[in-house]
Amino acid sequence: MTAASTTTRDQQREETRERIVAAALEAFAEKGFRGASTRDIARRAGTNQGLITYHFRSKDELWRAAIDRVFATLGTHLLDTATAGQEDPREALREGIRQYVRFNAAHPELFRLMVDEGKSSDERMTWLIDTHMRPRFEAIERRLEADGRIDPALLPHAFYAMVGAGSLIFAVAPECRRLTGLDPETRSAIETHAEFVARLLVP
Amino acid sequence: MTAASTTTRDQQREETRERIVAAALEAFAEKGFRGASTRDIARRAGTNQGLITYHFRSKDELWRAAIDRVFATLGTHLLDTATAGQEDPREALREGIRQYVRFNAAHPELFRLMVDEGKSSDERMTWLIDTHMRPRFEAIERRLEADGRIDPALLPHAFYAMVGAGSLIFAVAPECRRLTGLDPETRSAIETHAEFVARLLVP
DNA sequence: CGTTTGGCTTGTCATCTGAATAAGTTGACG
DNA sequence: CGTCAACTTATTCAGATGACAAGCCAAACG
Repeated sequence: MTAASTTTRDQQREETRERIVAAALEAFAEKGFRGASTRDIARRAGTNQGLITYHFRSKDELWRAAIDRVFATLGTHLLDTATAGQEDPREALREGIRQYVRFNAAHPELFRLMVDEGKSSDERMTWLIDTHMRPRFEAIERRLEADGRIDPALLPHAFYAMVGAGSLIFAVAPECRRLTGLDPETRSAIETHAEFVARLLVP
Repeated sequence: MTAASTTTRDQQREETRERIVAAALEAFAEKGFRGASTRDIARRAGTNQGLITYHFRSKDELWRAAIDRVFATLGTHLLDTATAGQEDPREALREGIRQYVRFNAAHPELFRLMVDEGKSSDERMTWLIDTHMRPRFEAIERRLEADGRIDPALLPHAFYAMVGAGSLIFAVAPECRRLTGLDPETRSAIETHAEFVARLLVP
């Protein structure tokens, strides 16, 4: 069952944890925190439920690890592409939005988790905001205020408009397919949507 | 426990059903279909769980009744205000969007249910689309195609952008409050958001 | 005015579910 | 080669779940 003999213990450990976290992210996004069970997560990860409590003490801790992971992915995704030194600040802004949209196409989990947690203000929600969202939101705030291109009072509206417009179609992809006939997971659909939202917010 | 003596049986029956459906809508939006329990719904409605199986045969049927209700509300809400004969077609479109945003502020449940169901393509999802969403989507389609103001290929993108941009902030109101300090349930915030989204989509 | 009817309540089932432990197994590492 | 960490299997125990059955009580009706 274990990997090849060339695998060290530490490698194996990290590999397994990673596999579990990935499965957890999937399950949490699909069924919400309460709806997802550690048994199901273990099944998806190809192991057993006992191993989860071994690596992560509790379901809560596993959840936090999953969130950490998706935000780390978001961070690297945006960083990898933000360095394209664009002279036109508006076009740079657009490209940032396009990248954000592309990320949502590849990882619709983030949006689902946000909606799932955002409606009730329990401990998980406050942790999620204080740890991951506020830093990100304030970075956007600073960037836009420096340009002086937007009324600060409108910022929350712009932020949630962007997130909603840029994510929903991928989060409800099965619905979109059945309703409109368009498969939003297609490369061309992703690009069209990215361009659409970018032009919407930065005309 | 029962109402005043002036209440007829039929009145009482409808009143109770209505109360249960309202509670169900709330619970389903908050916890999703699986996460919401008929017991919890009964508690919210101020009755007992047995009554739910009496009025509605099953949890599924109750869910359908709840969806019917929220779409009926949406219908009357949009109808009540659509009759304002606007000469400028662009402004008429904007006003329609504003009304849609206002509806979402008053009834964030619709969006939450959509996200909850849209991610998995089970029987409930197909029913929801075929019964309620497609007619609405096609109505928008016809209206916009008549104007010739949008590339039909962009319609799905515009639709999901509008729904996402116009609903998310209200669906995750607690999160928005904590993250940005703005309470999206304020009358002024609702109006600001409505205007913002309307201008976004119809510049 | 009494009987019936139907909305409503209470109580119980049978099942399933969950997270968490505890005791065993295996293989890497010193 | 033995020890210890990674992993598995088995079990516990609490709580919730949807559905149902039997009975209650007031409105409806002749």
